[in-house]
Amino acid sequence: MARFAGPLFVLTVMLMTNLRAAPKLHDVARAAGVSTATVSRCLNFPDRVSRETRDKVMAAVRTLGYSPNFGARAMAAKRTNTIGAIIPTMENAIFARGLQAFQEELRQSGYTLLVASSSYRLDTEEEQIRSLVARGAEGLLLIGHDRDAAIHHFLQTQGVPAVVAWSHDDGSALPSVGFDNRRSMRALADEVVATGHQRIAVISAATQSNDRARERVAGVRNALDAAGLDAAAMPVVETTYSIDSGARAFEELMTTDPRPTAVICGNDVLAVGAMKRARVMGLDVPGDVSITGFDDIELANVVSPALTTVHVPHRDMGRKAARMLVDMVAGNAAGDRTQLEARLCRRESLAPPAKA
Amino acid sequence: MARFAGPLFVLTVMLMTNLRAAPKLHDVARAAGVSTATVSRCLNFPDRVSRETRDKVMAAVRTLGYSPNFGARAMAAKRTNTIGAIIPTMENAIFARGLQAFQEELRQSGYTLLVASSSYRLDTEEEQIRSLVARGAEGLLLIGHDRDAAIHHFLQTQGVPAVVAWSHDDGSALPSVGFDNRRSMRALADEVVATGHQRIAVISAATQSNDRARERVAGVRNALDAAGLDAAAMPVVETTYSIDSGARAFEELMTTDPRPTAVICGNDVLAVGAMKRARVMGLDVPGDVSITGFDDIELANVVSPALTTVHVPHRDMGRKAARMLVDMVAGNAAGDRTQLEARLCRRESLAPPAKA
DNA sequence: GCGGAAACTGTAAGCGCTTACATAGCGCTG
DNA sequence: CAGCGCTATGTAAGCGCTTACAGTTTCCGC
Repeated sequence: MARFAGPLFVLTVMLMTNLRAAPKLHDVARAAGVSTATVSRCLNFPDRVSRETRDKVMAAVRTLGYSPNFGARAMAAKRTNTIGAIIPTMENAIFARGLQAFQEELRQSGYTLLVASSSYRLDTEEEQIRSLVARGAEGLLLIGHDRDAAIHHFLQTQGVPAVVAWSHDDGSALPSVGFDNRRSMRALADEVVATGHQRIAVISAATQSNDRARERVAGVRNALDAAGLDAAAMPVVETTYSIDSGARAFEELMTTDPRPTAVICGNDVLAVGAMKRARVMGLDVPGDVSITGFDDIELANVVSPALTTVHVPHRDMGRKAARMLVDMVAGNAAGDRTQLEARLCRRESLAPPAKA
Repeated sequence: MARFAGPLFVLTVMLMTNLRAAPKLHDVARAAGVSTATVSRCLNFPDRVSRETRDKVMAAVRTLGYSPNFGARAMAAKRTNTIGAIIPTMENAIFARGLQAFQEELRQSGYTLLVASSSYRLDTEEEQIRSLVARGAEGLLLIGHDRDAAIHHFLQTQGVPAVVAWSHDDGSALPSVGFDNRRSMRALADEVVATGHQRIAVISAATQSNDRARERVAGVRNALDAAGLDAAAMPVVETTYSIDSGARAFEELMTTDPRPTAVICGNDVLAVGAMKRARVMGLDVPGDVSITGFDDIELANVVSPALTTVHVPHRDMGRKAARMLVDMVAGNAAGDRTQLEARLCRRESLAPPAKA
């Protein structure tokens, strides 16, 4: 038997090869009777190849089921046409609309989007930044300004430009496309005050390492200050990002005495949670208590009563961020700080307080 | 001047290099005074290297801000530890929870998840499949069974296993972790009928290339048949996946005469749209008309009245799919067809019809 | 019919990593 | 103290692509 070992082994290997190995550029080239360079050109610059060869090659590609290897391609071409984005969460639709617009705009410019989420954690965000860069992201979309300075250094040595969205801060290290969270919330709070409320409470997302949440709370405080109310005494509950959390926080606030006549929530998700719990507690909104949100996601218009909130120009923000990032990647721009306007959306959930 | 051109040029290049070029493994090796092999081992198998060298290398990695190139790594190691998933949409949170569980489970096994969305389009899905495979996905999570057979061939030649979720079909080409959409909807419809409804209408997502939507409609028909009602005469409106679409479809259905006493929606998003429009039209739910959904996403419990729907075990599905896929990628399993149970969630939006 | 540009195609050198294999240095055993 | 088996490192061969450059045809105009 020994003398057959060689040939048999070869046969086995071939069989396995046939079954498993994915076709390479080389295989296509052989099948089409051309060089790998020609196949590559066929795929990347079809018009630099004669019609005849192109047809042969494309046919081979199809019959073999060839699919180019992104890693190898990126390595050889030193280009990936990929942009990365890291958002805090995919659960609530807050970022979905903006990201959708971002992606559409990128696609127009020939870029593919890679998305990752950080679960609102700075360390996870850093991990994801590294991962996206390793995977070839040529530019990055980040949310908010709070992050370790070392990251800027990293991005710089890697030569990867980044832009921040959903926040605006003139002194930020990175270029941004956002709106003034504090001023926008201030406008809402002004309105609440103007409607007659004096006992105002806030439900906020965690303010640690979240400048948007922080600024929004500050906006409310500014409004109270301006109205001569005691901002320092204003009850603020910080909680995680979910409807249930909003509900719990609301109940906590409403069991204090005297209880607030208006609850300003840091975002629509928390506000909806608050409304849900209000119903359970038998409190009428806005009769017994007014509730407001922020973001103006679809949810805000679905609940009843419809939520008074602040409309964030998600789509516009996404589109503009994409354009800026593409320019930066191309080396055509340094990136600047664009400010958009978020506008008040007065709806049913805000009304004057009951005459006590 | 001419004689300085050479040196000056070199200097310029060096400056640019310092500013732009990201550090490579080679640079780390040089900085640490070891070979690239050692650096690589340090990063991948720290315990195969002496404590002393490891410290030197890690220090160099940190000071240089080194980040390994995923493509090169994948190429050399022939491993990516990456799994891909393609879901129809990221907008509505239907897939979010399941995907979250999927990802958590993958992470446990050392895999990274790459997500793409197809916008409910078969051609886009195919494009995304190719893209994820090119990017190194070693396994794929797909939603539903409807797709071109050529894709199975492609996946096979690429040696990439796939599992389908959110659907169950004994005869499917791919292994799956899902539930019986028809049977689950049938149970809901049975309940609607048992509650006394006879004029029933359906709002469905587009059934073309969406087996889940198709099966759900079929489930309603089955229920009507079984109850001796005329399933063929049942009004069915197909529409796109959004709250607004649901609203429009609802209005369309409610302007027919005689109008339905119950509207069964293919998913919660459409149902919420219907409820929203009912309110606008001055119709009481469930007094004037009952409305039901499917999926039991958070939204279902937020609207008022709370939505009667079918609870889909998203998390369980995601987790099981991940485990199956990991086994398949490791070559430990061929993948089978797991069926989970979706269970009826009776809430406020379903009640007996008004006595006509 | 000839020179040369234009139009294709091929050759081969990497891109940044991992890893099989070779090598070196060490402490042991017998 | 020869010789063994360790462990820690280095050497170098690719992984699958792109692209600069060189080579080959073809097609003009004159």
